Amino acid sequence: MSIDFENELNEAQREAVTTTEGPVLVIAGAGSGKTRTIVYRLAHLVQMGVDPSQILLLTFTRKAAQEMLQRAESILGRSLHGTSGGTFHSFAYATLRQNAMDIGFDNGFTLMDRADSENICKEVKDTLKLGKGDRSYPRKNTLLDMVTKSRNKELTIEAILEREAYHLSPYLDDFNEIADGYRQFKREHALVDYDDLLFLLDELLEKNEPLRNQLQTRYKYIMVDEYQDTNLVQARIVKYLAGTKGNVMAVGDDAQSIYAFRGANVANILEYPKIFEGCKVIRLEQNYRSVQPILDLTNEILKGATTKFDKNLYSELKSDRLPRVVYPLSDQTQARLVVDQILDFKRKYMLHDVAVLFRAGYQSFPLEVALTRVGIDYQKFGGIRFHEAAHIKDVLSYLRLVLNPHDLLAWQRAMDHIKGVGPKTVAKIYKAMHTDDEKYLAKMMKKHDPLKELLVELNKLRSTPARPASVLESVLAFYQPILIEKYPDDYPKRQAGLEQLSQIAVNYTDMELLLGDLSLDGDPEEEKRKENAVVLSTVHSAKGLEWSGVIIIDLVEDRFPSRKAMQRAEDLEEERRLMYVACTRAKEQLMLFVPSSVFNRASGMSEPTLPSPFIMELPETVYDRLNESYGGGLEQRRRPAASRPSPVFEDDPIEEPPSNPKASPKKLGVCEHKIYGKGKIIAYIEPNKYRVNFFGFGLKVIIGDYLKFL
DNA sequence: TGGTGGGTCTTTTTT
DNA sequence: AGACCCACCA
Repeated sequence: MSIDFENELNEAQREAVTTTEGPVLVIAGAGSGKTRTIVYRLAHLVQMGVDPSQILLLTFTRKAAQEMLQRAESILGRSLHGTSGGTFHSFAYATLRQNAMDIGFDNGFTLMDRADSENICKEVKDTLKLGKGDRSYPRKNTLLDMVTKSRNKELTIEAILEREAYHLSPYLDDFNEIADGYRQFKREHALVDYDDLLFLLDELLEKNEPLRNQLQTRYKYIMVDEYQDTNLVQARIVKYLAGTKGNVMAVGDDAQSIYAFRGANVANILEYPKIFEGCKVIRLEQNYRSVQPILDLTNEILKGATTKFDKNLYSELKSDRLPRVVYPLSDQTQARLVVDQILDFKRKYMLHDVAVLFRAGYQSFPLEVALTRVGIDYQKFGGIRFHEAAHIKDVLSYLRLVLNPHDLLAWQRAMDHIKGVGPKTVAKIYKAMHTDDEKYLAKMMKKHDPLKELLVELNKLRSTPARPASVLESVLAFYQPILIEKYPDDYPKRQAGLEQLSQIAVNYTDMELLLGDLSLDGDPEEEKRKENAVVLSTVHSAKGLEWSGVIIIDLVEDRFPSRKAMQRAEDLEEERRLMYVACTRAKEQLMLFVPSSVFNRASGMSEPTLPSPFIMELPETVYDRLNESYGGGLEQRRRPAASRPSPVFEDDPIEEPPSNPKASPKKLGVCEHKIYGKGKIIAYIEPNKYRVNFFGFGLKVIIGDYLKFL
């Protein structure tokens, strides 16, 4: 069968597909057929006679890789079995496992997940007796954040603190000590974290020339998707794999870079042509996804970016309908209105062709409750992952112990349910096991029956090697009473999760691989899109996907953009790109929800909000505005009336931020805000925010750009 | 000495 | 809802 490249691809796409020799960089705007291009290129290579096993496809999620391979298979009508595809991390994991000796892990290693890493940081902190009694001492989450940021950006912790967490600088010495202790702990326990996967592979490729040559020979054709979200070490890995003149194609969009927080470096994409000599650069600019009114809005979002992107997407898809901005009275009524909207979409689209997007995982909770109440099925991406659920981790800890009795973290988890045994006792038991202190162990087993049962069970499992699925079956039977005891309220739901785990395990013959895959890619079963279930997703997890109807919720200051991102201009820029990614997911209908108040857990009250700056700055011509009336319905906004319920609604879109953003920031005094009117500046907050006491509105923190200084 | 339970604060994004 | 601290109890 021959592929009709003439009709299936436009000229730029065709060029990207047929240029198979030498380095290629494809700059692909949102919805410009990037995936299509990769898929056809895969097919084209195989049709040319390339052996599928000579192709390496690196993507951002394993799901993306599988989808592309499947599509290429259906075009070709033959199997692409043997093609290597997946994330950098999973590729690294597989390669390292085959060469564990070379990187100093003679007995293999265990891959940790985020929670494991955080717990080690905390443990190290406690061992070093740091931060005792300091209530505002950085949380373990923050500790690990600094450690991995420093690694991913390849900067010292000092530089990280200086650049993006100035308020934490008093803890610099502590962070350095903790980072050292963390590294040591990992080495001593043969543990590897996500970052290590990349750095160890980098090291391996650098030092082991035969292996490097072997991989270069094997992977004749390399494709890397989402290149704007790679970091420095990933770029080095690509370079090692490709050699300087390899056939390597990178695809990306600088306007869609949303992983800088994780060390992603847009410079990678810009420098790419310099690193790979003779690189051909191809731009895909026509959008095939969205109707023009949606693109009019997304182009406006990019206009506000300080780093201008050379992008102005156009589409031939017409529509009379403008995107809509809806102002519900609260996040509670927002949930109700979104449900109504989903029901409306349902008359036109399949539910899996409709998505609700949000900035952070917790923001969908009220909506999940509302959907459950009316009986609409949903599938959620982002937020807590399958393997992070407490009951799954419990069960996995037993599996880990079968494999590796030195896994202290797993021991802590496995003994958690034993009453009367806490962290200290676990440490003692652990030590006793490793010094063969049988007497102490016997004593403890006598004292704590469940401990004895646990050790007996583990011994039994270790002495009879079996497939992962059958080991898991025994473990689940053992865990059953513990599950009910630990989670009396919702154990049936968790039970279902455990059964799902059994389903996954059936496909594995190697326990270590099962555990690694779970940490790296979550639940492979869950990655299939459920029929007729509306999709709820964080914007990050929505990357690369598209739906006919897209709803974005919680478009208010402190949520989208995130509160944490309001302090630094660069972070706010990334939020803007995130907003761009979110809106460009929509094919036909885009709805933006801006609740006037949201529930604040800290205060236990509903608090008024400010609309997201990304909404405020949109010209009124690109959207229709709807307000929720007190009766609960939606009404198209008329000219601003005198009897508006809340002044928050009175705004006209705020025009471009004043062109003098650098105006001496330290100045205090009186200022004016479009919505809140005049106020007194109480304090300046680095680098561009002010605490202002508004007459009649009280204290607010506002970005300098939205204030007029009087 | 170490475990447990209650009270209090704080939530980004992901491999 | 979770994480963390502190005070009380075995």
